[in-house]
Amino acid sequence: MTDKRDNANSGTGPVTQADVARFANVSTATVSRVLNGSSLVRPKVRETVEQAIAQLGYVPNEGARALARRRSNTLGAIIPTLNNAMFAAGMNAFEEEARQNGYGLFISVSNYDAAQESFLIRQMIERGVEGLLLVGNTRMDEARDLLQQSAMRHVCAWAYDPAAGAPNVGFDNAKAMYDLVDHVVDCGYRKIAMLAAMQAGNDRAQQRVQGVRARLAHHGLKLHAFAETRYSVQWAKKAVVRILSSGADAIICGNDVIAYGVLSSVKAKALTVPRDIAVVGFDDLPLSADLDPALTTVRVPAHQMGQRAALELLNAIEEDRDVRGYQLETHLVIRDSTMQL
Amino acid sequence: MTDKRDNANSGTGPVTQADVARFANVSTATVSRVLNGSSLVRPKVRETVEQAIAQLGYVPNEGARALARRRSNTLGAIIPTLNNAMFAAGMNAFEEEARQNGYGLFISVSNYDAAQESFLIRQMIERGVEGLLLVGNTRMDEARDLLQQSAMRHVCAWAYDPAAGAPNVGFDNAKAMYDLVDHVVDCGYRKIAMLAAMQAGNDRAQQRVQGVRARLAHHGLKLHAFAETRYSVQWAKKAVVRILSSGADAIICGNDVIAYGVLSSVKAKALTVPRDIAVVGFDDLPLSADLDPALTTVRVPAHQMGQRAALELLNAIEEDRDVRGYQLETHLVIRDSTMQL
DNA sequence: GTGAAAGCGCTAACAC
DNA sequence: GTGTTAGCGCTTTCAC
Repeated sequence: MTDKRDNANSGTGPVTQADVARFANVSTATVSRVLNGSSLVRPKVRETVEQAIAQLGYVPNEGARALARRRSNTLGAIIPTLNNAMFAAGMNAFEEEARQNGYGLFISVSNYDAAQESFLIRQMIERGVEGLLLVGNTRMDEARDLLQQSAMRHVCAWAYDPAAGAPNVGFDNAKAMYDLVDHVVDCGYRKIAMLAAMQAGNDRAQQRVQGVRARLAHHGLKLHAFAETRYSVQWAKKAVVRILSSGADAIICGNDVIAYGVLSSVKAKALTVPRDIAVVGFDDLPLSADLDPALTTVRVPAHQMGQRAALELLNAIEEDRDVRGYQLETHLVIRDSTMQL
Repeated sequence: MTDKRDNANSGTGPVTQADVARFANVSTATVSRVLNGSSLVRPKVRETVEQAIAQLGYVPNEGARALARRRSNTLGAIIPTLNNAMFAAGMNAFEEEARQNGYGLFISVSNYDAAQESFLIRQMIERGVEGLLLVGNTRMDEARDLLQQSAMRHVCAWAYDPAAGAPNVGFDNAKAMYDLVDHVVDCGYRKIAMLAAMQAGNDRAQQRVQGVRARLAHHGLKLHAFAETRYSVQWAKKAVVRILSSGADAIICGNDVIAYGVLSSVKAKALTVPRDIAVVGFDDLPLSADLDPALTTVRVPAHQMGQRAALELLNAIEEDRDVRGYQLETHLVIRDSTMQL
């Protein structure tokens, strides 16, 4: 590396475009042009400027650029938490897709708190993000107003509800459960219970419960037992106790993590899965295939969802139009925690 | 909600401070003052302005504010991936701490690619983040130069090496392994092997290997077998085969996910843990306590690390000084995958 | 207390 | 092709 803080810019603070212009003996407009790859710059001049930039170690100020262009080249994302492999995986893909298209990512977690989400939406607007990823379709009116008044382009991921009125990029949580219920019923289980994730303010959890109930009804059945639990193996272990004593012969879990807890409790009770009781999850975390027994579950395309969400946002921005939704498919993965009775 | 797009701001684009000023019949300076809670504004005037703001549905432009104040109120983070529960948990805590202090978070993933990390560091500087979280101490000279020339405040998390020359917020990966090795040796295992995470460009993985080797030497032992594997249960299952056929009686894994794969392969070989062979992990993922057998591992304070990293950055910014490091402690968690022989 | 004016670092017309 | 001139929307002296 060469030494920084050469001549020019004798003052304090970072090197600016003006410093470069002075040093290269051109106008700031020209510097700006080479920076933005304008073709109307003589090669000779371009080179001079580039040298000046290297010499001075100039780093453009993207904030100022954003202000002048009125484009931030930034996407935002507000998710409930990063402590959930599905959201984390989705965000990883979202960020990669955004970056590959020259966009940065501003991220916030709402802790499943609608008021907090509204607050964060406002901040995202203040920060000038050009597109926003939100999770689910349940939110405060205030949030909707904010989104609408600012004409903020956004996608609501992890759900797909044509009636939602917001562009969804995700899958139909209720419908995904149909496949699972059909499978369990086909296997011959009849005393089917469910241990769901907390439904309050979480439309994905609600939809899954509703999907199970609806499909069960379609088969002329109803939930043998029902309970909710927080998102953790430990909580699930406790929460399933009551269901177990109800004599259920199958337990549909709101997600894989809950299923892990259920599996653990079931084993502790000396019941064998899937002979005595079936256990199914939702998400298909990487680990689920390696459990003993391997978990029958629903594969959720988290990576694809994050990527798609970014793409929909980016295309809408690019083409200066409204965001379109995109429906993703889930896929039933039959493994060893269910069996043909 | 009241109707937006009232009178004033007849033009296009969002409502600006100037619109509010015009509407409230004051200067933009005054609007700015009420926005920033300046005490030198008459209550009466303040109220008028606040009403105008509400009326017009004005949302401040944080970008412009940042330009004028030369403070972005934004922190940045560049991590290898979000597809790792430890990083995700750390980022969750980092974001929360940042937000609680009025800072937003700009995030990027480098995919364990040093060149990519350098590129991203540059972007973070361009975006004007006031502090940056990086992972580990291994990076390109180019990255160091960038950091130094821009005088970017930063912390290198997930490691603690007093000799690193960069402010670390984390723990000593090598030393953490000492405890684990001591425990395994104390138990009576002697043919100790290691299945590490990929070391290339990953100083945390390297340190763990080195820690194991050093402590083994201290006990007059050496690695019975050694292999590396990618971060996934599946890869670990395959990678451990060779180690298993070496006749090792204990396997130290680079992290918990690897241990999961090892546990799975060991069982498939009809060996019983911990009687025939011990298996230990590193991280203490939430699931590790619920495995069968429950995994002996090292608890890594990911949440605390993220929070601390944010705090150190924030304090340094606040007090306008260099970032200080902070050493966190790991904790050996003895469970059922090791036993006194 | 409040307003006028001068920027923050950049881009985008518009001249030349 | 290149320079000049206005801003982008905000904060911040500095007068009054």
